[in-house]
Parts: sequence; structure tokens; C-alpha cells
Amino acid sequence: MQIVTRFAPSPTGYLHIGGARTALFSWLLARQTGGKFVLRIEDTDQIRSTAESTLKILEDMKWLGLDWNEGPEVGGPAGSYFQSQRLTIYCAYADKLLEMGRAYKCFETPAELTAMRDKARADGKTFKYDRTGYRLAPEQVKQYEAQGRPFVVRFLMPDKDITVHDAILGDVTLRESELEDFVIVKSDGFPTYHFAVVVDDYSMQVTHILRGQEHLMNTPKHIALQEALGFGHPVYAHMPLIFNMDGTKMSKRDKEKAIKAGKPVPEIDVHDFRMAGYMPESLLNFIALLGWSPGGDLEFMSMAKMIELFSIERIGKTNAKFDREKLRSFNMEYIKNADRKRLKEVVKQFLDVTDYPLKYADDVMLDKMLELYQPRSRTLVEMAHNCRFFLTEQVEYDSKAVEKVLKKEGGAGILAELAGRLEQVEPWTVETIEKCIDGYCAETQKHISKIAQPIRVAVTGSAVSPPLYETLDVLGKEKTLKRILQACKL
RNA sequence: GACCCCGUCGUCUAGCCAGGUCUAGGACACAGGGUUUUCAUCCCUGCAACACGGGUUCAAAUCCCGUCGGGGUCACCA
Repeated sequence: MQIVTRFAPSPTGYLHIGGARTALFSWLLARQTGGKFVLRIEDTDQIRSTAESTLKILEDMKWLGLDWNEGPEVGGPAGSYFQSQRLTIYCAYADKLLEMGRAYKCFETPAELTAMRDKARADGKTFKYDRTGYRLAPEQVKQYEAQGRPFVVRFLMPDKDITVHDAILGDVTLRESELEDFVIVKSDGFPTYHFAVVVDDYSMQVTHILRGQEHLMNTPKHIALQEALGFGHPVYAHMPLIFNMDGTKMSKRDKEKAIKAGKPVPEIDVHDFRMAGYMPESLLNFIALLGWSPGGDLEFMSMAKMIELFSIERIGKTNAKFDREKLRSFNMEYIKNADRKRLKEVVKQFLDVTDYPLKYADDVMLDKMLELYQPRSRTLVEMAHNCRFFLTEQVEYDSKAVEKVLKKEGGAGILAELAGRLEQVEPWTVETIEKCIDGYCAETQKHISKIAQPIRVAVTGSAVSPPLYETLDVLGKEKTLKRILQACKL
């Protein structure tokens, strides 16, 4: 039997990093077995869903390289992959349940329900819907409907315990007393998540459902629905959750908080990581290791390797904390080891959506930058930021570096002398530059470090840069001399 | 609060299911050292964990129970 997995985000914002992991695992499972990966947009919340979010999510999925066999843009046999466009399907099933007596209409208002919940809480009890709607006489229901009173449809839960056979957690049994008749159709006529998800997973022939553990307690509802509708059950696999280092949830609000506090803004959504200069393959590799491991000491894996090694059995049960330090380290490793062609592609993609001076560099210059910065960048942001002195006319001088290196060690005298020497260098290559400066060191009995640093600061504005001779070579003779002379005046 | 899930270095984890080969391995971070014109890379060394208490057993990180701790869920949100 063909394995069909799915990822079903609700379009209420960017693709969350946790969602990305869910999508990745589902995708891996499908790809490994030659099955199908379905993307479905769960936009039954009319208030919060936006078309813009859908576009963003699709874009992030593409950036990650998680392609789908059925879903938005590609279509598929199930019809629309937007739940908001599948209303007639849900209605048909809701009617069927109503006819079977497995569902019933309720006329309580949200306010009334809230009041009942509050009262139960005040009494120290757990609220459970009392099936008032179920006991309504048919005439009464008709009368309410004639009055135009809004209603919801609730599913009549069977009076029995329900066991979830989870592929990760094992059997989890929920007592009948813990289960209540939940809403399947809202008063606006839209299905609730629980109802739509069951109907869609059935019609899209989904065989394996991977999702976060926060859904575990929902699963008995879905199982009961499947039984009532005669659907059969997919395999469920509830994955451990991902948190911040301090144990709190990774939420969009973390970003707002950081901005208010004037702190660095943490990456939360896939889009954030993209803008922060991570490569999709390193992000994917990193999040794959949150809650899953191929076993042994293996950490760095290509997508092909991950597809080969992935298995639900090896997904762990314990929640993980998202360590951005380790991600950075992963990313550096990926940048360092990427072949130049791929790196260039990623860098160009990155520059397309950001605004660094490097964006305006020509291809030859970009190659030179990559040569210099590939081994020393943890992120693309770092790379673009650190190489900007090559691309801008004005050097931004780091005051500390000027103070410490230029004023103390070098002095305008040495720099002026050096400028004179360098002016004679012809042609301008790493070798000739080296020869010139080495010669100066030998003649003046000065250690190279006493010479290199002042030049570096003069030319780059910073005490830190790629190797000096390469830097000067790439910068060019004209700019080098100009900057050295300019620095003499500081 | 009720119900459910989980508990190996600071963090991600291997080992657990099929108990001995575990004085618990790897990675990130951290500390020290080496290479180096700065930075980074690279190399070496170090620090650091089986939550606790009972049991079963010749033997427990591995099996069982309890305690404690962490998390999730309790919507006409998904």
C-alpha cells in the first residue's frame, strides 16, 4: 500500500519552525517510500486565515525544498486543497451523521457556554457539555430553526473508552468520562478543525499522520469520528515539542517582546531563519535532529541520506530545546563545505530578499567575496555584513581598532612610507604585495604583525579581516593606496 | 485542578525495546593549549549527565512501582 502523508498548516502567519519539522518528517516518510506528500491549507477559521499567509507558507515550503504531490498550485484528485472550498463535502458528511443520529444541533450561544464553563470551574468541576441539544424534542429544534436561531452541530461521542495506537507513544487510552460531545460544524456553517481534518484525511487517502504532541488529546475525537463514518484509521505519530532554551514556547510574541526590550530578535518562523542567513539544508538537517536521530554519532546528513535513514520508530518522546548556537555551528559547517555553485545560488537567493551592498556586486566580485568569506561565515548575514567594506566607497572605521592599532602601533609615518612602497608594486597580485611588505619588514626590522594590523585597519576599518594580502589584492591598488593615505589623517 | 505524555552532560542526543562489552559515546557551548600577520578554520586537552527512592536480578542507564520535576490538553482556534 502506498504511503500518503500530509502537512496541513493553517494560514495565519508565516511557517513556524515547529511546523517545518512536522512537514519535513512527513515529507521524508513519503519520499522514502515513494509515496505521496499532500499539502492542505486549513483555513476554516474565517477570521484569522489570510490568503497572504498561504502565499508565505508556500514560499517557505519551496525555499526549504519540501515539494508536494498534491495541494495548492499542483491540484490533485481530492479537488480543492483549501478547506474553505470544500464546504459541500463537509456538509454532506455532517448531514449523514445527523441522519444517523450520531450528531445533533445545539442552540447555546458562546456566551452561555462560557458562563457554564466558568461556573463549573468555580465549583471546582471539569466542564463537560451536558447534551442539552441531544435531548431537545424534534419540534423544539424545528421551532428554533424557524426562529433563525444560530446553532452548532455536535458529534455524539460513543460511551466508551478510546485508545490511540500511537506509533511513537504506544497505546494511550482516554476514559469515556474525559471525552465530550464536541462541535463539528460552527454556527457560520464552517466545519471545525476536528471534523474537517478527519474528512479530508479520508478523502485524500492519508495513511500516516505526523503532528505535534499538542494534538494527542484530540485524537480520540478523530478516531470516534472515523468509526462513526466508517473511515478506518490512519497511523498516528505524535512528535515531541520544540521550545526555547528557557523552556517557553517559541512564539511570534517572542519577537515583539525582543523588539520592545531592544534585544536581538529571535528567529521563530522559517522566514526569520531565511532572512538571518541560514541555508535551507542546514536548517533542515538541524531541525531533523530535534526529536529524531539516525542512531550512533551521525549528525551531518544530506537530504538523500535523511530520506534513506528516516524512520518513525527512531523519533523520540522527549521535548527539545532549540539551541541557536548549535544551529549557527551547523550552518557554518554547511557554508564551509558547500560546493561553490550551490553556495553562490543560495547567496544570490538571499541577496534577492535582503539589501546589502553585496547585492550590487558583479559576478566576478561575488566570486572573490565567496573565496574570502566561505571559510569564515556562520551565516549569510555575517558574510554580507563583513565584506561590505569592499563594496562601499567610504570605510567605516571602528574607533576601538583605530585607537588601539593605528594610533599606537602604526602611526601615520609607517603608513605613508608603506603607501609609497606599495605604489611601486606592479603588477598588483598577492605575491607582489607580499614581497613588498615582507621587504619592508626586513629592512625596518619590524615584525609583520606590527605592519599588517595598521594596514588592515586603514584599509578595512576593522582589526579583523580575511588574510591581508588577499584582501589588498581584491580591493585593488587604487583603493588600497587611497585608503592608506586617508587613514594617515586619522 | 482534572486527564495525558515525558525525565541520560548547560543544550541536541547515542545507549534502553532483546539487562552484563557503559569507569555512559558523539556534537554544540564553555575552559586551556598548539598552528597563524588579525579573525575564522584546523589540531590537542579538559569540564560536564543516567532526577530521586524502593524493588526484581548474580548483574539495572536499561525491567517494575512510587515520589519529585518538566510539558501538553481541557474553544463555535487549528
